[in-house]
Amino acid sequence: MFISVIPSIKMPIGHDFFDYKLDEGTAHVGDLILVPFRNKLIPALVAKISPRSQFADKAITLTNPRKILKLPEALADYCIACGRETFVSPATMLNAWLRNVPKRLADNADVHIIARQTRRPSNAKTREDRYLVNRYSPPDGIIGAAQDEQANGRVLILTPWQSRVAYLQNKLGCQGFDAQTADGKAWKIWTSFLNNPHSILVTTRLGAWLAACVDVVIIDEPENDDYKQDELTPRYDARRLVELAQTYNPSLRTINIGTTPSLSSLRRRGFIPSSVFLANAGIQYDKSEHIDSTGSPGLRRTAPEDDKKTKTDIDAHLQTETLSPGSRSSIETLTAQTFNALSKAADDKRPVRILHAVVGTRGRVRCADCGWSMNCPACGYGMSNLSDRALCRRCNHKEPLPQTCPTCGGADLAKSIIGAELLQKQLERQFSSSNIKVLDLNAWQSQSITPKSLIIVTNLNFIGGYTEDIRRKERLVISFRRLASQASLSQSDLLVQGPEGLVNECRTWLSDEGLQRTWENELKDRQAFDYPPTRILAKLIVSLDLDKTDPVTVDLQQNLVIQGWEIKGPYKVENRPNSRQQRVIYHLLPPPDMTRVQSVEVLTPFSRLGILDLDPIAFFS
DNA sequence: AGCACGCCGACT
DNA sequence: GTCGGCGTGCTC
Repeated sequence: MFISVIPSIKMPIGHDFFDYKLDEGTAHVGDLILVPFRNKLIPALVAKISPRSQFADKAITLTNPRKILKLPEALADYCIACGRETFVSPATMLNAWLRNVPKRLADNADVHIIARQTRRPSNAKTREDRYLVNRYSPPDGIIGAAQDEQANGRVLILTPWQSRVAYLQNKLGCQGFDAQTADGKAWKIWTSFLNNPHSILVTTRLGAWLAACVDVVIIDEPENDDYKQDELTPRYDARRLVELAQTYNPSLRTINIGTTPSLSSLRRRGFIPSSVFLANAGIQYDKSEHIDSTGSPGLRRTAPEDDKKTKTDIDAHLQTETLSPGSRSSIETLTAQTFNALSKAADDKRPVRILHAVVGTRGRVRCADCGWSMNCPACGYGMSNLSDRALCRRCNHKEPLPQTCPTCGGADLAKSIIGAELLQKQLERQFSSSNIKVLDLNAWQSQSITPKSLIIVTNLNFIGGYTEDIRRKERLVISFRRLASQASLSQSDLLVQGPEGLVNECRTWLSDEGLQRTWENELKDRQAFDYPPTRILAKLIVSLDLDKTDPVTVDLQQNLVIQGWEIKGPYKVENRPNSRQQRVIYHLLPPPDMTRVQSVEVLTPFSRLGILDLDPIAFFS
């Protein structure tokens, strides 16, 4: 008897299984066991059992292998599928999931997790989108949903932020883990979660694979870039892992809870561009819903009556202020009108929360006399001025703040937009006894808003985060709707400053019709540039100096273009640290009618050229 | 002979 | 991806 296992170890693509001969003891598909590998004993997932092996001559004989866990049988296939889509070996995928399995496992020997039968009630929907902005919206809608669903089995909550993990854990009194949790502790948390048939677990994207082992997944704020692992291999998107899990765990139920529906989900929700628009744009929504040729049942259109219930109007008390040179007040960045509103709120003893997306004391370190500004010695990006040091927001490099300008000797290096920290100090001076807090984008994430506050946004232009790429508008709309929903739920007033065009437009983003129009325009733009979600776009990242010979472009031209693919690039990645090698980006577009699965198949051989990414969020970096 | 270094292939 | 084997070449 031979067993084929996926070892939990980083392994280049192309090596799928390792075979062992089992002469004594038992093993089942889905078991996590210890196998000898090189000179070590490492965890491995049993993927196949067969009487013969093509590696029979090399196979090591196992007697009573140590069994660590009994996981669902489909987990091995799921692991292989996830590896295939992210262009890594199953072994690397498994290693990314399990991280460091504790060396000393509990003395009470094997933990047993039984692959379960379907528990989902036959009438329950496989997939549910809750983009309503009242009791269903996050974070409170998640708490209610999780408590309701617990009766149906194991509930996994995925959230993009660590601060939200802590919040939900606390509110629900359940376990949670994220990247900060020590490996051994995380192991204990998820194994004990899986051992309890009616339990709740909160985690970030790194726990998304557990979707293959649970009954219900609740996705918090599905429209958020933070679900995407974009820095290291494997490059995965937590939402895609859940989608894939549905194919291997058919009883899985997925609930999306957010404030803004995704661009690509318009049709599924009955929130659709007109047929005329569809014809003009040539967007095939029916097709794009069946992303996987295996036909995941969770992606079918929901019943029409559900569409009707979905309303996306946000009923916020919104006031806007155009930023113009003539409307300044004594507080930097606030217009006279805003200042008045703030003073009145302070008089009324209302809490004031100001979202100001500039970190530190000043946006940049910039000389008032000669205009010199400090750039990061590592990557060339402009450095933020924190009170005690300069920080590069791109590569995180830190430098001491210079006392004087290195070019002209000037002493005033503060000629730049005020930061949240300094703005807070200025306001404390004027409104000493008031409850006023200035928060940057990061701090905003972990704040809850006191009811009946005044929320001020200093510049709407900046709340979508720093990006120049095609998703800029989408991110801005999503952030704004999230903010407005927060204001609405807390019955707070929302005062938004910004450039004239933007503040006039933003009100329309809050209504069903306005959002639909905005998303239609957004889709038209994407269509014009062949960007997702109107086309599949794979990103290829290569270490390559364009000044030297470029074998990659030649390779792609000869072997991919010939198959009907379109190649864009190479685009040079700007602002890389000097110490790092140069990188270039290619955009690889399959023929329009090619499915995701077919694209993966064609692309796999090209993974030798660099890092392939099927769901890019940043397109040029 | 002993040791550092780098390349290359195997890992079951 | 990583480790170890082995060849090379330098030093004691």
